[in-house]
Amino acid sequence: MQLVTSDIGRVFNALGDPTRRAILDRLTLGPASVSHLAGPLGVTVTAVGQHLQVLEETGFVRTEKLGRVRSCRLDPAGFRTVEQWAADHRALWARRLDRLGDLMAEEDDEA
Amino acid sequence: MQLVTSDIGRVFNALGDPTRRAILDRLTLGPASVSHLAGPLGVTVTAVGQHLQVLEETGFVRTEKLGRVRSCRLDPAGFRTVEQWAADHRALWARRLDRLGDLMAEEDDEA
DNA sequence: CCGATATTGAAGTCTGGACTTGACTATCCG
DNA sequence: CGGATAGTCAAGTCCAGACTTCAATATCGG
Repeated sequence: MQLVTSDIGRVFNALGDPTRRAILDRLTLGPASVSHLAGPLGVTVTAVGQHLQVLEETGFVRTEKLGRVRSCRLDPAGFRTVEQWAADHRALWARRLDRLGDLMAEEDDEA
Repeated sequence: MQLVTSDIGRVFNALGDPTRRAILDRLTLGPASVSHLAGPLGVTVTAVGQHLQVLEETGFVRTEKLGRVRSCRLDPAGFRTVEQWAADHRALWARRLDRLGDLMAEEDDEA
């Protein structure tokens, strides 16, 4: 289930959708079934199922089917991916940000 | 330019696009003009201009037009928004994640 | 077994967003 | 001035992806 760097886009896309964020928010209150998730969201259970698939693939949700009910809960993996990205980029961005003075003068390495 | 919580979706969407991430990556090497950004990306300057607009609105890039050249550089605001989101959610997710044992038994608060 | 209940699958619709083209404006410089 | 150079604007194309509906498929509880 290990996600590689190129999948970071998928992770951010997952978080970009409001319905998916709503699902995650709901899950912070505790596990829920597909239909329990669908109710308050005003979308069909089918739609929720589709969202759950991408949330699962990106490591935000883990689900388990018990009988006819699929129980969904948060998975820390996706969250960690985001924190990892932030950690990896913090230094990179910081190095740039304290050079705000000399903006120009570094354009000469271009074609 | 202060972004509110509901704009977090726009921020994640901005990072969800590979071309936009490539632009940001390039900018970690130093400021660049619109055409310098477009070249290696294999897209038109028009497309880059459009991406720059969303990156600017979401606080990832700051641009300044000098003469006929628009110079683009990283803006820390967007990055901070992401870190803020992570910080705000860490506790929320953590509370859930150490309860992995008793998954069920919290479903009874539903309708 | 029967009728709910819970979810899944396959299709199809529809809109947003990523890109393009082509025309236009503003600068630069010789 | 006049021809490059840099970017911007207005439209239009195109496709992914967020939803839906409708028809299965399990499971549960009598």
